[in-house]
Amino acid sequence: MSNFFESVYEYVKKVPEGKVVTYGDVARAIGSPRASRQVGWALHSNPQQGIIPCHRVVFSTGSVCTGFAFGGPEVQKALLEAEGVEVSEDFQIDLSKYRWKYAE
DNA sequence: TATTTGACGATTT
DNA sequence: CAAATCGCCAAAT
Repeated sequence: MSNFFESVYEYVKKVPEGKVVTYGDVARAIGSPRASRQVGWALHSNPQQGIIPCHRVVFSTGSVCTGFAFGGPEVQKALLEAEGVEVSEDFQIDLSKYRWKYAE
């Protein structure tokens, strides 16, 4: 919408369960394909903590945000698996299958 | 108002 | 093929 952050939240919140998106994808979706870092920053700020499924946002490499997750990489892995996303033991996700594309 | 930092990504060495 | 470096955009100080 008006702000960069809000656009990020809107997009992330629209991600369906069982699917994940990369920071780059979100950045590109909102109009700033090079602002992948700000996407992460927007989630870091997390003004709407609780309604933003940050655990569905992963790196372009398919790795989840291990190391700085909200409660721990184990929790994130559990959350993703609970939604139907297959997470490897190394916290990697098959983007070829779970990479969500803007489509109703 | 200017400088530094920062949940990343892609490219080059 | 793996590691290191550069580049991008916006917010925080």
